[in-house]
Amino acid sequence: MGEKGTAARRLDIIHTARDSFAEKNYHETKISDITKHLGISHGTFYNYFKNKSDIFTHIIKIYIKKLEEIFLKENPGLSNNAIEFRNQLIRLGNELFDVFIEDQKMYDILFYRARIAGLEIKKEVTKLFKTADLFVEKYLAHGVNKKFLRSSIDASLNAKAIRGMTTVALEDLMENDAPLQLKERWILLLSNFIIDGLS
Amino acid sequence: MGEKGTAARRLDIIHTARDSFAEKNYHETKISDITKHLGISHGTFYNYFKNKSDIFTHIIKIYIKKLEEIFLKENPGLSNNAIEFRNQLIRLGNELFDVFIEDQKMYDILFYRARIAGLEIKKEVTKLFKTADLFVEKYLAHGVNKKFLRSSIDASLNAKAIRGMTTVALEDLMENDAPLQLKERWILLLSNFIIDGLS
Amino acid sequence: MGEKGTAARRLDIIHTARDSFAEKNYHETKISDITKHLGISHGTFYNYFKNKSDIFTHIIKIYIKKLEEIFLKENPGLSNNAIEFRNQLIRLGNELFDVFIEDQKMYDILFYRARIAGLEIKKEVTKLFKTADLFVEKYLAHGVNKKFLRSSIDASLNAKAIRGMTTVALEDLMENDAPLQLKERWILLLSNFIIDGLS
Amino acid sequence: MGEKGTAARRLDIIHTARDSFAEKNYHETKISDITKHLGISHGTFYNYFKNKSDIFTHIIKIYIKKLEEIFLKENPGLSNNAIEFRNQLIRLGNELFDVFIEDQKMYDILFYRARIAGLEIKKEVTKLFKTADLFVEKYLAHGVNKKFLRSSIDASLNAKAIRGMTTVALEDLMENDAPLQLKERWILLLSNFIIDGLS
DNA sequence: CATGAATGAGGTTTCATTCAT
DNA sequence: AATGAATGAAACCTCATTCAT
Repeated sequence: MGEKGTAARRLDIIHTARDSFAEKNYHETKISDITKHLGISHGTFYNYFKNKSDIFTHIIKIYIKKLEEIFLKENPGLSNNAIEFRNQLIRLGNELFDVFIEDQKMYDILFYRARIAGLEIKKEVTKLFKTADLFVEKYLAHGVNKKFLRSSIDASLNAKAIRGMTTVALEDLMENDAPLQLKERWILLLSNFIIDGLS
Repeated sequence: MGEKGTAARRLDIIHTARDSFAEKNYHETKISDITKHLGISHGTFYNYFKNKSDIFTHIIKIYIKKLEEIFLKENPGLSNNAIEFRNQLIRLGNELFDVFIEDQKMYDILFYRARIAGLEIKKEVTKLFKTADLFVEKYLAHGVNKKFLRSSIDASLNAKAIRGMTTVALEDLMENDAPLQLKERWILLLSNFIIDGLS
Repeated sequence: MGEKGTAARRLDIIHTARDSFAEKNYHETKISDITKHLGISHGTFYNYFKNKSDIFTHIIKIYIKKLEEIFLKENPGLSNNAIEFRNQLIRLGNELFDVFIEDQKMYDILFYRARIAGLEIKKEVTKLFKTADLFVEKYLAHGVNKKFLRSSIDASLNAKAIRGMTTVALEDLMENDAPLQLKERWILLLSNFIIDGLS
Repeated sequence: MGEKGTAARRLDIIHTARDSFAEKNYHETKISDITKHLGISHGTFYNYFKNKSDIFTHIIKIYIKKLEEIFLKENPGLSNNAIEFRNQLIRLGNELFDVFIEDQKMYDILFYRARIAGLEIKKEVTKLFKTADLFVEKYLAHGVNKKFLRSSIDASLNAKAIRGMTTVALEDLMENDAPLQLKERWILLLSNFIIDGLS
């Protein structure tokens, strides 16, 4: 290569593609959009990725992994009372929202663009949401167990409802110029909603 | 035409297009998918719609209007206490969910396919969600006013949160084979969540 | 269509493609070679054939069928002595050679271009040659049976050898400007060779 | 280079290219097929050959030379009677078939792949066949001269016919797992066919 | 109104070849 | 000599749209 090294060029391509996919959608994103923006020939793109579908899949898989890592890191059985539970929710919310704030394109790609992809990637994204739902469900079950959540709650549906609120929160953060302050409000709201609504 | 009259044929085209858009996405839906399914020629399509974008926009606008009518019909200032409020929520939830259950394609088109469309249509859908948020916000403000909702709530964010839960509820209903029973569970959950969480 | 009718246009495309394939090979034949020659747009080509492979396969299948019909029409068990046998060989040779003389591109396509095609078509052509070998073998076996051919002959190899001579005969005819006279010489030679060599 | 010396590397490239051309055809053979198989870079290939066409031509010319040497080595005027003639045919057949059995790729490349090459190489291969025909013709003429072959034979066409049989024999040998035994049968058949058919 | 043949802009992808290191 | 990143010509193919009948 010379100037930049091939790993750096690969990253350049990924970032440019990510931006375009976030903004425009798979079909509207042309290979030439990416290469023109980087000032390289379209042939070069194909030295780094097999085809358009390849880079799209690649980007989405990175995002999926990022989120799954958050879920794996946390332990749903950690808190012993409502106060500890709330603290855990706050920590979790911060982690999750920070990932999206850090890479603002992630939301669009994961929530909109991915739904359109080929079956294989669509399934993986659907699986991600199911994983998230189950993850929340475990928290609720633990809270019921420890008696700081009502035993009568519909855990499965509530988990989904919480995912729905979180999704909208993310959407709201993404549209906002000062997401950090808004984040606090949302985390407060979500933890209140969950604890007051379900205890 | 002959047999059916041109209004009926226009409807045929709309319905076929709707089914295809719901299932496949704007770009994956070919004009020939529609015309082949109806047994008519390409050319005929263009006697009824200016182009592909035209019919897509048309379908989405129908849906937007349908939902806006629900919002307009209800009066946020009607209930005087928590019990009446809950009944109103239940009635509203039923109306909203029924529209989607009746036309199962509506969810996919409005929540996924529309997001991808050209800027103009994207804006209209975004506006629809803002309208929904405002609509909910009015309910909450009224509840605060009548003192059956806490005065400290963050009405704007809560409205969005409620929209998020509702979206997930719809998603869940659409995936389910017996949506009517599930609907009851969701309406119960949503009204509980709102009233317990916010009062 | 208008001027020519769609069947005629389809034929035009087939003939032009055939000429190009005969002269140039599958990969060297560009769709634009065909369409430019016909003065139509390349899009039009795709209204008549699915893709390049499609028309190539189509042409070869026509040829295969043509030859198989010749084999089916003749009855290897018809002749009772060497004279009748020779007459049958002459008739058969005439039929076969005439088909190739009539459509001079057939030889190149079947003997050279087809060998390069995808596996499926390659197999069909190989099968055609095996069919031809078996066909000749039956004639030889019948001759042995009727005792106007030696019983010691290696029927399987001889059948192939005869096919080899015939192939070269065709090659020779194709290169020649006055194939009809040359045809007589070849038929004489082949029938002599077979009867004198094997009786 | 180091280890092997550049002449050896050149040979490596030729052999790999030969294998690929035999199996796959000119256009299906990518430069990267060759270099990947050898574990060298693209660029290296171009240190040894001008371009893809160059190495293809080179390989075919080697083969052409090999065959022409066989023809030059033999003397058509050597045999004085049918028995000596037959022995000569047997010797010749063995030599020819052995060359092809030894390098099984030769048949495919010379009989199929070469026909597709650019005009120049096509002409050389055609010339080779003409040389072979002439070579056989001389044998036949000598046999007529010496009176152990009929004087009425059509020497030119018969030479071609013999080439046709030989080609099919080669094809048969190449497809067979035990070519050495099959070779005997073919040599027997060919010499019988020629001597019985033409004397 | 209906038809459907024709069009061609526009995109994706391949791969031989170059050249600076 | 060897490397391999970069190039870009060149091909394939799709499909919305037009328009003459």
